[in-house]
Amino acid sequence: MHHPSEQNIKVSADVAVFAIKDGALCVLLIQMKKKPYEAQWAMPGGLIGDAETAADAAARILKDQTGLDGIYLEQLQTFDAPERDALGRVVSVAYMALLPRAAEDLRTTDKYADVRWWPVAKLPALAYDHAHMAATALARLRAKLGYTNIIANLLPASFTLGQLQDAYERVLGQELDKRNFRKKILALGLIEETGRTTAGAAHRPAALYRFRKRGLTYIEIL
Amino acid sequence: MHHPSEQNIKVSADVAVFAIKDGALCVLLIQMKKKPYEAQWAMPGGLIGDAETAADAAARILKDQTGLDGIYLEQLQTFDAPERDALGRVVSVAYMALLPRAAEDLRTTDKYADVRWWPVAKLPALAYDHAHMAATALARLRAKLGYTNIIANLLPASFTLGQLQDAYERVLGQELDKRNFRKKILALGLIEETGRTTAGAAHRPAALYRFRKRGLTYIEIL
DNA sequence: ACAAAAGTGTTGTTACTACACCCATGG
DNA sequence: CCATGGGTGTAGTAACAACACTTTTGT
Repeated sequence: MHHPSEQNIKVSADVAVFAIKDGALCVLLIQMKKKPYEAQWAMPGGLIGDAETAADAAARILKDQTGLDGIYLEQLQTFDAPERDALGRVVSVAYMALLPRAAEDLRTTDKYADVRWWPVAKLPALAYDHAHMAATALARLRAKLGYTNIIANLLPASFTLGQLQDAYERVLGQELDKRNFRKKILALGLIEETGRTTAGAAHRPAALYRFRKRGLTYIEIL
Repeated sequence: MHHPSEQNIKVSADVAVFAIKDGALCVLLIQMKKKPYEAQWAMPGGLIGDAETAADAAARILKDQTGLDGIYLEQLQTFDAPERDALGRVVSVAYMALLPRAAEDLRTTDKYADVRWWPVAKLPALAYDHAHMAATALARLRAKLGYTNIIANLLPASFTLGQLQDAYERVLGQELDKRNFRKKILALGLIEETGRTTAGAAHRPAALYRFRKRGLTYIEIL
């Protein structure tokens, strides 16, 4: 079936990067310089190399355009509306990336005007079909909280139950009952105590936990 | 980001078509003629046109290669391993299609040797990465049974509860308790009685039901 | 009469929700 | 001593799993 023929379509990868920053779930956006998208915000993205997987391209592009490296990536969906890019037909394989903390040491190249974290509740107008992409990514992330340990990728290696609950609440956008949350999350057996506790804060120290497996694990959660 | 550059990648659409036939969940495969995939089986697929969405391409290709028309399609995932096609770099946007009955009037073009339904439990060796695609499609279909009314697309407009249960069992590959199944499915409110019943079979007539909405509806099911 | 699928309830168990107070620490 | 987040149990309710017999039709 896939035989050579004339086809004039480019393939790109775009990445929706999420992290929790200042008590809000945020997405990382870059501000563009070139026409026709001058001054507009977009998710990091670019063309895939001929010998490179789309996931490798996403990681490379992310490194180039934002300085981020070695983070969790998963394929989201492919966006292929013929008019989605004003400069020509580009089919984009979208990825979702999760970061354990909102990095502050962002840097971009001089091809872009700025890089910044934006709370998902208050996104600016986005270039291309990136508003649609961001909405899809957020919906996927929320859904996956319900049946995987994906939230591990939004947390540091060890964390308190309070931080874990907070991460769930920030992503879901709703508050959870503390006692029920702890019962359920511990009953799942996805996390275990490290044996260590926090110290130095003006309140009772908290037990630190870690995920037994950090890789994506499918379980019935919330 | 998406600026012109030299990129030599083709974009195709491949379709995993499912139907229930002879009491088994089946996939539709075509047998290839040309090298290097001579005599191997594959899912229908082909290059996307420059001004066509991937979904439109999938529908067009399905019509051409199998004669099927007007069926349910949803995007599955994009497969992009650089070596997945021996003839060059092809990124494939995979779709899942569901058919209310296993059509018998299949026809293909003279570019292919044969078209046939294959039970998912006994697939032949597949060309490209289509074995991986088929497994992904099946996993997605099974998962979506659990939170959508997607099974409506595997059934005719009106059906008995027995047929509905049978469809679930064939897709999931496991038997369900009749009384619990009926209780649950009726409690969901996705289906309603048509008022008509079956007749002519050597057993008690069954009430016929229909889906209230045939479009994809998200609900907590099984 | 028999074969074949349709139809129908109850009980025990498990999971979920709602809800309020004391504890340990730093400042 | 006060502010802050950490930590804990129970009771009522709803959902789930297991399970067997009667009904209606065609042959």
